[in-house]
Amino acid sequence: MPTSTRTTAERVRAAHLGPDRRRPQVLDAALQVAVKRGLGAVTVGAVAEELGVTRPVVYACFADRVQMIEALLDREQHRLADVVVQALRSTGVSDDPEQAFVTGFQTWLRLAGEQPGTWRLLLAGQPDPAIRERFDAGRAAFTQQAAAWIGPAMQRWWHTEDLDRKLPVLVELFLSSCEAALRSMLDGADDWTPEELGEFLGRAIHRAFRDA
Amino acid sequence: MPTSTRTTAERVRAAHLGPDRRRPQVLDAALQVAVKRGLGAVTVGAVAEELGVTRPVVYACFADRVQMIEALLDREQHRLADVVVQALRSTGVSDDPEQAFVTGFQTWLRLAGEQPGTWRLLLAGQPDPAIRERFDAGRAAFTQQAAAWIGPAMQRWWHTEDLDRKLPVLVELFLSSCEAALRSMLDGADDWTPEELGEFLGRAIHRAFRDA
DNA sequence: CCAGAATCCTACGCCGATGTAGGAAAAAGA
DNA sequence: TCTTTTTCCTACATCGGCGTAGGATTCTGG
Repeated sequence: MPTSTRTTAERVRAAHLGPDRRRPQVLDAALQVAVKRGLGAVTVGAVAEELGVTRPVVYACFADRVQMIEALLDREQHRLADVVVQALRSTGVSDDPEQAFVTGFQTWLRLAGEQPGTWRLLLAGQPDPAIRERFDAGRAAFTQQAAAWIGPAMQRWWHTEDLDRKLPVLVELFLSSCEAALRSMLDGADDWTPEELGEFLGRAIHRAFRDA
Repeated sequence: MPTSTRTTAERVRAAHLGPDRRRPQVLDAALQVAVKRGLGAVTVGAVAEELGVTRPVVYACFADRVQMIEALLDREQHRLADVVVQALRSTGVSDDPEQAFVTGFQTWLRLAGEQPGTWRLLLAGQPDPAIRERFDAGRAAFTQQAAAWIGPAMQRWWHTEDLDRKLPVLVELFLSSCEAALRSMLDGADDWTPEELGEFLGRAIHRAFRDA
Protein backbone atom coordinates (compact mmCIF):
# COMPACT_ATOMS: atom_id res chain seq x y z
CA MET A 1 0.00 0.00 0.00
CA PRO A 2 2.30 2.76 -1.14
CA THR A 3 -0.48 5.34 -1.35
CA SER A 4 -3.28 6.47 0.97
CA THR A 5 -3.63 5.06 4.46
CA ARG A 6 -0.85 6.66 6.43
CA THR A 7 -0.62 4.27 9.33
CA THR A 8 2.67 4.33 11.20
CA ALA A 9 3.81 1.49 8.97
CA GLU A 10 6.88 1.28 6.75
CA ARG A 11 7.23 4.14 4.33
CA VAL A 12 8.54 4.15 0.80
CA ARG A 13 11.68 6.15 0.23
CA ALA A 14 10.70 9.65 -0.79
CA ALA A 15 11.37 11.11 -4.21
CA HIS A 16 14.66 12.84 -4.98
CA LEU A 17 13.54 16.44 -5.13
CA GLY A 18 16.03 18.59 -3.31
CA PRO A 19 15.43 21.49 -0.93
CA ASP A 20 14.22 24.01 -3.49
CA ARG A 21 11.42 21.90 -4.88
CA ARG A 22 10.71 20.34 -1.49
CA ARG A 23 10.26 23.61 0.37
CA PRO A 24 6.74 24.47 -0.83
CA GLN A 25 5.64 20.92 -0.07
CA VAL A 26 6.92 21.33 3.47
CA LEU A 27 4.90 24.49 3.90
CA ASP A 28 1.80 22.74 2.53
CA ALA A 29 2.24 19.94 5.05
CA ALA A 30 2.83 22.45 7.85
CA LEU A 31 -0.40 24.18 6.95
CA GLN A 32 -2.26 20.89 7.03
CA VAL A 33 -0.95 20.13 10.49
CA ALA A 34 -1.72 23.63 11.73
CA VAL A 35 -5.30 23.45 10.49
CA LYS A 36 -5.91 20.01 11.88
CA ARG A 37 -4.23 20.31 15.27
CA GLY A 38 -3.30 23.94 15.82
CA LEU A 39 -0.11 25.93 15.28
CA GLY A 40 1.34 24.53 18.48
CA ALA A 41 1.31 21.07 16.92
CA VAL A 42 3.49 22.20 14.02
CA THR A 43 6.67 20.43 15.04
CA VAL A 44 9.37 19.34 12.64
CA GLY A 45 8.45 15.72 13.27
CA ALA A 46 4.76 16.24 12.66
CA VAL A 47 5.36 18.10 9.42
CA ALA A 48 7.79 15.48 8.22
CA GLU A 49 5.36 12.68 8.93
CA GLU A 50 2.50 14.55 7.27
CA LEU A 51 4.65 14.88 4.17
CA GLY A 52 5.88 11.27 4.28
CA VAL A 53 9.50 12.20 4.86
CA THR A 54 12.03 12.11 7.68
CA ARG A 55 12.94 15.10 9.81
CA PRO A 56 16.36 15.86 8.31
CA VAL A 57 14.65 16.50 4.99
CA VAL A 58 12.73 19.31 6.62
CA TYR A 59 15.91 20.65 8.18
CA ALA A 60 17.42 20.75 4.70
CA CYS A 61 14.68 23.22 3.73
CA PHE A 62 14.60 25.39 6.83
CA ALA A 63 17.29 26.07 9.39
CA ASP A 64 15.04 25.43 12.36
CA ARG A 65 11.43 25.12 13.46
CA VAL A 66 10.91 28.83 13.99
CA GLN A 67 12.11 29.77 10.52
CA MET A 68 9.83 27.13 9.07
CA ILE A 69 6.79 28.57 10.81
CA GLU A 70 7.77 32.11 9.93
CA ALA A 71 8.02 31.09 6.30
CA LEU A 72 4.58 29.54 6.56
CA LEU A 73 3.13 32.67 8.12
CA ASP A 74 4.76 34.84 5.47
CA ARG A 75 3.34 32.81 2.63
CA GLU A 76 -0.15 32.61 4.05
CA GLN A 77 -0.20 36.26 4.98
CA HIS A 78 0.56 37.19 1.40
CA ARG A 79 -2.22 34.95 0.15
CA LEU A 80 -4.59 36.60 2.58
CA ALA A 81 -3.50 40.06 1.63
CA ASP A 82 -4.12 39.29 -2.05
CA VAL A 83 -7.66 38.21 -1.30
CA VAL A 84 -8.32 41.29 0.80
CA VAL A 85 -7.04 43.54 -1.96
CA GLN A 86 -9.35 41.85 -4.46
CA ALA A 87 -12.29 42.27 -2.12
CA LEU A 88 -11.51 45.93 -1.58
CA ARG A 89 -11.16 46.52 -5.32
CA SER A 90 -14.56 44.97 -5.88
CA THR A 91 -16.16 47.65 -3.73
CA GLY A 92 -14.70 50.48 -5.77
CA VAL A 93 -17.22 50.39 -8.56
CA SER A 94 -20.12 51.46 -6.38
CA ASP A 95 -20.62 54.84 -4.77
CA ASP A 96 -23.35 53.48 -2.52
CA PRO A 97 -21.78 52.70 0.88
CA GLU A 98 -24.18 49.91 1.71
CA GLN A 99 -23.58 48.27 -1.64
CA ALA A 100 -19.85 48.63 -1.09
CA PHE A 101 -20.07 46.79 2.22
CA VAL A 102 -22.20 44.06 0.68
CA THR A 103 -20.12 43.38 -2.42
CA GLY A 104 -16.93 43.64 -0.39
CA PHE A 105 -18.06 40.97 2.04
CA GLN A 106 -19.48 38.84 -0.73
CA THR A 107 -16.33 38.64 -2.80
CA TRP A 108 -14.19 38.27 0.28
CA LEU A 109 -16.24 35.39 1.68
CA ARG A 110 -16.37 33.70 -1.72
CA LEU A 111 -12.60 33.86 -2.13
CA ALA A 112 -11.96 32.90 1.47
CA GLY A 113 -14.18 29.85 1.11
CA GLU A 114 -11.88 28.62 -1.63
CA GLN A 115 -8.85 28.26 0.65
CA PRO A 116 -10.31 27.61 4.08
CA GLY A 117 -7.09 26.35 5.58
CA THR A 118 -5.24 29.58 5.13
CA TRP A 119 -7.95 31.49 6.91
CA ARG A 120 -8.34 29.10 9.76
CA LEU A 121 -4.77 29.91 10.68
CA LEU A 122 -5.89 33.42 11.43
CA LEU A 123 -8.62 32.26 13.79
CA ALA A 124 -6.40 29.79 15.58
CA GLY A 125 -4.64 32.24 17.86
CA GLN A 126 -1.03 32.32 18.91
CA PRO A 127 0.79 29.23 20.11
CA ASP A 128 4.14 29.28 21.86
CA PRO A 129 6.03 32.46 22.73
CA ALA A 130 8.58 31.94 19.96
CA ILE A 131 5.95 32.63 17.31
CA ARG A 132 3.84 35.11 19.17
CA GLU A 133 5.74 38.18 18.02
CA ARG A 134 5.62 37.22 14.37
CA PHE A 135 1.95 36.34 14.65
CA ASP A 136 0.97 39.60 16.29
CA ALA A 137 2.89 41.49 13.63
CA GLY A 138 0.69 39.90 10.99
CA ARG A 139 -2.42 40.92 12.80
CA ALA A 140 -1.10 44.44 13.23
CA ALA A 141 -0.51 44.66 9.49
CA PHE A 142 -4.15 43.84 8.85
CA THR A 143 -5.26 46.36 11.42
CA GLN A 144 -3.27 49.05 9.68
CA GLN A 145 -4.62 48.07 6.30
CA ALA A 146 -8.17 48.14 7.59
CA ALA A 147 -7.64 51.55 9.17
CA ALA A 148 -6.24 52.91 5.93
CA TRP A 149 -9.39 51.91 4.14
CA ILE A 150 -12.08 52.56 6.71
CA GLY A 151 -10.86 55.98 7.76
CA PRO A 152 -10.99 57.74 4.39
CA ALA A 153 -14.16 55.90 3.40
CA MET A 154 -16.08 57.07 6.46
CA GLN A 155 -14.76 60.58 6.03
CA ARG A 156 -15.87 60.63 2.41
CA TRP A 157 -19.27 59.01 2.85
CA TRP A 158 -20.55 60.33 6.14
CA HIS A 159 -18.16 62.99 7.45
CA THR A 160 -18.18 61.10 10.73
CA GLU A 161 -17.21 63.55 13.41
CA ASP A 162 -14.39 63.01 15.87
CA LEU A 163 -13.11 60.27 13.62
CA ASP A 164 -9.57 60.34 14.96
CA ARG A 165 -10.73 59.14 18.31
CA LYS A 166 -13.31 56.69 17.04
CA LEU A 167 -11.25 55.09 14.31
CA PRO A 168 -9.17 52.66 16.43
CA VAL A 169 -12.31 51.39 18.11
CA LEU A 170 -14.14 51.05 14.83
CA VAL A 171 -11.25 49.24 13.20
CA GLU A 172 -11.25 46.76 16.04
CA LEU A 173 -14.98 46.29 15.61
CA PHE A 174 -14.60 45.85 11.88
CA LEU A 175 -11.90 43.21 12.15
CA SER A 176 -13.84 41.30 14.77
CA SER A 177 -16.90 41.40 12.55
CA CYS A 178 -14.83 39.97 9.75
CA GLU A 179 -13.76 37.20 12.07
CA ALA A 180 -17.38 36.50 12.87
CA ALA A 181 -18.24 36.37 9.19
CA LEU A 182 -15.37 34.01 8.59
CA ARG A 183 -16.37 31.70 11.42
CA SER A 184 -19.93 31.55 10.19
CA MET A 185 -18.65 30.83 6.70
CA LEU A 186 -16.14 28.14 7.59
CA ASP A 187 -17.95 26.42 10.41
CA GLY A 188 -21.61 25.67 10.76
CA ALA A 189 -23.25 27.65 8.04
CA ASP A 190 -24.02 25.08 5.38
CA ASP A 191 -27.29 26.84 4.69
CA TRP A 192 -25.64 30.14 3.80
CA THR A 193 -23.95 30.85 0.49
CA PRO A 194 -21.18 33.47 0.44
CA GLU A 195 -23.55 35.81 -1.41
CA GLU A 196 -26.33 35.48 1.16
CA LEU A 197 -24.00 35.77 4.12
CA GLY A 198 -22.14 38.69 2.58
CA GLU A 199 -25.35 40.56 1.94
CA PHE A 200 -26.77 39.88 5.39
CA LEU A 201 -23.66 40.77 7.35
CA GLY A 202 -22.51 43.52 5.00
CA ARG A 203 -25.80 45.30 5.53
CA ALA A 204 -25.73 44.81 9.30
CA ILE A 205 -22.18 46.06 9.68
CA HIS A 206 -22.90 48.96 7.36
CA ARG A 207 -25.69 50.07 9.67
CA ALA A 208 -23.36 49.94 12.63
CA PHE A 209 -20.81 52.16 10.91
CA ARG A 210 -23.07 54.57 9.07
CA ASP A 211 -24.29 56.49 12.08
CA ALA A 212 -21.25 56.00 14.28
CA MET B 1 17.03 40.53 49.28
CA PRO B 2 14.16 38.32 50.30
CA THR B 3 11.52 40.42 48.58
CA SER B 4 11.16 42.06 45.16
CA THR B 5 13.77 41.52 42.44
CA ARG B 6 13.18 38.00 41.25
CA THR B 7 16.47 37.27 39.56
CA THR B 8 17.37 33.61 39.26
CA ALA B 9 19.21 33.95 42.57
CA GLU B 10 18.85 31.91 45.75
CA ARG B 11 15.33 31.79 47.10
CA VAL B 12 14.09 31.78 50.66
CA ARG B 13 12.29 28.68 51.80
CA ALA B 14 8.59 29.16 51.20
CA ALA B 15 6.03 29.37 53.98
CA HIS B 16 4.42 26.26 55.44
CA LEU B 17 0.93 26.56 54.00
CA GLY B 18 -0.14 23.18 52.73
CA PRO B 19 -2.00 22.26 49.56
CA ASP B 20 -5.39 23.69 50.50
CA ARG B 21 -4.20 27.20 51.23
CA ARG B 22 -1.55 27.02 48.50
CA ARG B 23 -3.92 26.05 45.70
CA PRO B 24 -5.48 29.48 45.06
CA GLN B 25 -2.01 31.03 45.07
CA VAL B 26 -0.94 28.55 42.42
CA LEU B 27 -3.89 29.54 40.26
CA ASP B 28 -3.07 33.21 40.73
CA ALA B 29 0.49 32.59 39.62
CA ALA B 30 -0.71 30.53 36.67
CA LEU B 31 -2.96 33.38 35.60
CA GLN B 32 -0.06 35.80 35.79
CA VAL B 33 2.05 33.59 33.58
CA ALA B 34 -0.77 33.08 31.12
CA VAL B 35 -1.41 36.79 30.81
CA LYS B 36 2.22 37.69 30.44
CA ARG B 37 3.40 34.94 28.10
CA GLY B 38 0.34 33.06 26.86
CA LEU B 39 -1.40 29.88 27.98
CA GLY B 40 1.22 27.80 26.24
CA ALA B 41 3.81 29.13 28.66
CA VAL B 42 1.87 27.87 31.68
CA THR B 43 4.18 25.02 32.63
CA VAL B 44 4.54 23.63 36.11
CA GLY B 45 8.01 25.06 36.32
CA ALA B 46 6.99 28.53 35.20
CA VAL B 47 4.12 28.67 37.67
CA ALA B 48 6.31 27.45 40.51
CA GLU B 49 8.95 30.07 39.75
CA GLU B 50 6.34 32.81 39.48
CA LEU B 51 5.08 31.83 42.92
CA GLY B 52 8.56 31.48 44.42
CA VAL B 53 8.23 27.78 45.08
CA THR B 54 9.59 24.53 43.69
CA ARG B 55 7.70 22.28 41.31
CA PRO B 56 6.75 19.50 43.73
CA VAL B 57 4.78 22.08 45.69
CA VAL B 58 2.62 22.63 42.65
CA TYR B 59 2.24 18.89 42.20
CA ALA B 60 0.98 18.71 45.76
CA CYS B 61 -1.90 20.98 44.71
CA PHE B 62 -2.74 19.48 41.32
CA ALA B 63 -2.16 16.00 39.99
CA ASP B 64 -0.63 17.18 36.73
CA ARG B 65 -0.26 20.16 34.44
CA VAL B 66 -3.54 19.58 32.60
CA GLN B 67 -5.60 19.47 35.78
CA MET B 68 -3.93 22.65 36.94
CA ILE B 69 -4.87 24.49 33.78
CA GLU B 70 -8.36 23.07 33.82
CA ALA B 71 -8.78 24.32 37.37
CA LEU B 72 -7.57 27.73 36.25
CA LEU B 73 -10.00 27.77 33.35
CA ASP B 74 -12.84 26.67 35.60
CA ARG B 75 -12.19 29.41 38.12
CA GLU B 76 -11.81 32.14 35.55
CA GLN B 77 -14.80 31.00 33.58
CA HIS B 78 -16.96 31.27 36.66
CA ARG B 79 -15.66 34.77 37.32
CA LEU B 80 -16.48 35.68 33.76
CA ALA B 81 -19.92 34.15 33.93
CA ASP B 82 -20.71 36.12 37.08
CA VAL B 83 -19.79 39.35 35.37
CA VAL B 84 -21.86 38.49 32.32
CA VAL B 85 -24.85 37.69 34.47
CA GLN B 86 -24.54 41.02 36.24
CA ALA B 87 -24.31 42.83 32.93
CA LEU B 88 -27.38 41.06 31.58
CA ARG B 89 -29.33 41.81 34.75
CA SER B 90 -28.49 45.48 34.39
CA THR B 91 -30.26 45.58 31.04
CA GLY B 92 -33.49 44.23 32.43
CA VAL B 93 -34.77 47.47 33.87
CA SER B 94 -35.18 49.16 30.52
CA ASP B 95 -37.68 48.29 27.81
CA ASP B 96 -35.85 50.37 25.25
CA PRO B 97 -33.65 48.00 23.21
CA GLU B 98 -31.00 50.59 22.46
CA GLN B 99 -30.74 51.52 26.10
CA ALA B 100 -30.51 47.85 27.00
CA PHE B 101 -27.55 47.41 24.67
CA VAL B 102 -25.86 50.51 26.03
CA THR B 103 -26.24 49.79 29.74
CA GLY B 104 -25.35 46.15 29.16
CA PHE B 105 -22.09 47.03 27.49
CA GLN B 106 -21.34 49.75 30.01
CA THR B 107 -21.65 47.60 33.11
CA TRP B 108 -19.88 44.74 31.41
CA LEU B 109 -16.92 46.85 30.33
CA ARG B 110 -16.69 48.49 33.74
CA LEU B 111 -16.62 45.16 35.55
CA ALA B 112 -14.28 43.61 33.01
CA GLY B 113 -11.85 46.47 33.40
CA GLU B 114 -11.52 45.58 37.06
CA GLN B 115 -10.02 42.17 36.41
CA PRO B 116 -8.24 42.52 33.09
CA GLY B 117 -6.17 39.39 33.46
CA THR B 118 -9.12 37.10 33.55
CA TRP B 119 -10.47 38.50 30.32
CA ARG B 120 -7.20 38.47 28.48
CA LEU B 121 -7.26 34.71 28.86
CA LEU B 122 -10.30 34.65 26.65
CA LEU B 123 -8.59 36.61 23.90
CA ALA B 124 -5.42 34.56 24.05
CA GLY B 125 -6.59 31.63 21.98
CA GLN B 126 -5.97 27.96 22.46
CA PRO B 127 -2.53 26.59 23.18
CA ASP B 128 -1.58 22.94 22.95
CA PRO B 129 -4.00 20.17 21.99
CA ALA B 130 -4.32 18.93 25.57
CA ILE B 131 -6.18 22.07 26.58
CA ARG B 132 -7.94 22.81 23.32
CA GLU B 133 -10.99 20.73 24.10
CA ARG B 134 -11.54 22.30 27.49
CA PHE B 135 -10.96 25.75 26.08
CA ASP B 136 -13.40 25.33 23.22
CA ALA B 137 -15.98 24.00 25.66
CA GLY B 138 -15.76 27.26 27.57
CA ARG B 139 -16.28 29.25 24.44
CA ALA B 140 -19.21 27.05 23.46
CA ALA B 141 -20.82 27.72 26.82
CA PHE B 142 -20.65 31.44 26.20
CA THR B 143 -22.06 30.98 22.72
CA GLN B 144 -25.01 29.11 24.12
CA GLN B 145 -25.57 31.68 26.82
CA ALA B 146 -25.48 34.48 24.26
CA ALA B 147 -27.92 32.65 22.01
CA ALA B 148 -30.29 32.09 24.90
CA TRP B 149 -30.39 35.81 25.52
CA ILE B 150 -30.25 37.26 22.01
CA GLY B 151 -32.85 34.97 20.47
CA PRO B 152 -35.79 35.77 22.76
CA ALA B 153 -34.82 39.44 22.95
CA MET B 154 -34.87 39.91 19.21
CA GLN B 155 -38.11 38.00 18.94
CA ARG B 156 -39.71 40.17 21.58
CA TRP B 157 -38.39 43.51 20.42
CA TRP B 158 -38.44 43.31 16.67
CA HIS B 159 -40.09 40.06 15.62
CA THR B 160 -37.09 39.47 13.38
CA GLU B 161 -38.18 37.11 10.65
CA ASP B 162 -36.43 33.84 9.82
CA LEU B 163 -34.70 34.08 13.17
CA ASP B 164 -33.89 30.39 13.37
CA ARG B 165 -31.58 30.65 10.42
CA LYS B 166 -30.10 34.00 11.31
CA LEU B 167 -29.51 33.38 15.00
CA PRO B 168 -26.26 31.40 14.79
CA VAL B 169 -24.74 34.01 12.52
CA LEU B 170 -25.91 36.84 14.74
CA VAL B 171 -24.59 35.17 17.87
CA GLU B 172 -21.20 34.84 16.25
CA LEU B 173 -21.33 38.49 15.29
CA PHE B 174 -22.34 39.48 18.79
CA LEU B 175 -19.56 37.57 20.48
CA SER B 176 -16.98 38.95 18.09
CA SER B 177 -18.25 42.43 18.76
CA CYS B 178 -17.84 41.81 22.45
CA GLU B 179 -14.27 40.76 21.79
CA ALA B 180 -13.69 43.97 19.89
CA ALA B 181 -15.09 45.99 22.76
CA LEU B 182 -12.88 44.12 25.18
CA ARG B 183 -9.76 44.66 23.08
CA SER B 184 -10.48 48.35 22.80
CA MET B 185 -11.06 48.51 26.53
CA LEU B 186 -7.98 46.58 27.61
CA ASP B 187 -5.49 47.72 25.02
CA GLY B 188 -5.07 51.13 23.50
CA ALA B 189 -8.09 53.03 24.62
CA ASP B 190 -6.83 55.20 27.45
CA ASP B 191 -9.03 57.99 26.18
CA TRP B 192 -12.24 55.97 26.51
CA THR B 193 -14.03 55.35 29.77
CA PRO B 194 -16.16 52.22 30.08
CA GLU B 195 -19.25 54.42 29.97
CA GLU B 196 -18.24 56.20 26.78
CA LEU B 197 -17.11 53.04 25.07
CA GLY B 198 -20.19 51.14 26.16
CA GLU B 199 -22.48 53.83 24.84
CA PHE B 200 -20.66 54.17 21.54
CA LEU B 201 -20.37 50.46 20.79
CA GLY B 202 -23.69 49.53 22.37
CA ARG B 203 -25.45 51.92 20.02
CA ALA B 204 -23.51 50.73 16.99
CA ILE B 205 -24.15 47.08 17.64
CA HIS B 206 -27.78 47.80 18.41
CA ARG B 207 -28.17 49.33 14.95
CA ALA B 208 -26.63 46.27 13.37
CA PHE B 209 -29.09 43.96 15.11
CA ARG B 210 -32.25 46.04 15.03
CA ASP B 211 -32.97 45.71 11.33
CA ALA B 212 -31.33 42.34 10.80
C1' DC C 1 11.11 20.59 75.45
C1' DC C 2 10.45 16.81 72.36
C1' DA C 3 8.32 13.33 69.31
C1' DG C 4 5.40 13.13 65.33
C1' DA C 5 3.14 15.03 61.49
C1' DA C 6 2.89 18.14 57.83
C1' DT C 7 5.25 20.60 54.31
C1' DC C 8 8.94 21.98 51.38
C1' DC C 9 13.28 21.09 48.72
C1' DT C 10 17.02 18.40 46.23
C1' DA C 11 17.82 14.95 43.03
C1' DC C 12 16.49 11.58 39.87
C1' DG C 13 14.49 9.00 35.66
C1' DC C 14 11.53 9.53 31.68
C1' DC C 15 9.83 11.21 27.42
C1' DG C 16 9.25 14.02 23.32
C1' DA C 17 11.20 17.42 20.38
C1' DT C 18 15.35 19.60 18.62
C1' DG C 19 19.27 19.71 15.77
C1' DT C 20 23.45 16.98 13.71
C1' DA C 21 26.68 13.36 11.68
C1' DG C 22 27.59 9.83 8.66
C1' DG C 23 26.18 6.05 5.70
C1' DA C 24 22.82 4.27 1.87
C1' DA C 25 20.29 5.08 -2.27
C1' DA C 26 19.17 7.52 -6.37
C1' DA C 27 20.25 10.74 -10.04
C1' DA C 28 23.70 12.92 -13.24
C1' DG C 29 27.72 12.96 -16.04
C1' DA C 30 31.62 10.85 -18.48
C1' DT D 1 29.06 1.16 -17.27
C1' DC D 2 31.37 3.51 -13.66
C1' DT D 3 32.23 7.55 -10.99
C1' DT D 4 30.62 11.66 -8.82
C1' DT D 5 27.17 14.34 -6.84
C1' DT D 6 22.91 15.07 -4.83
C1' DT D 7 19.46 13.71 -1.76
C1' DC D 8 17.40 10.90 1.65
C1' DC D 9 17.49 7.94 5.85
C1' DT D 10 19.20 5.79 10.34
C1' DA D 11 21.23 6.82 14.61
C1' DC D 12 22.88 9.84 18.10
C1' DA D 13 23.54 13.56 21.46
C1' DT D 14 21.15 17.33 23.79
C1' DC D 15 17.67 20.03 25.96
C1' DG D 16 13.50 21.15 28.44
C1' DG D 17 9.45 19.88 30.65
C1' DC D 18 7.00 16.14 33.34
C1' DG D 19 6.24 13.50 37.32
C1' DT D 20 8.22 11.02 41.70
C1' DA D 21 11.11 9.45 45.72
C1' DG D 22 13.28 10.49 49.76
C1' DG D 23 15.74 13.62 52.82
C1' DA D 24 15.54 18.28 55.25
C1' DT D 25 12.85 21.71 57.64
C1' DT D 26 9.11 23.70 60.02
C1' DC D 27 5.00 23.43 62.60
C1' DT D 28 2.03 21.11 66.31
C1' DG D 29 0.40 18.54 70.29
C1' DG D 30 1.63 16.58 74.47
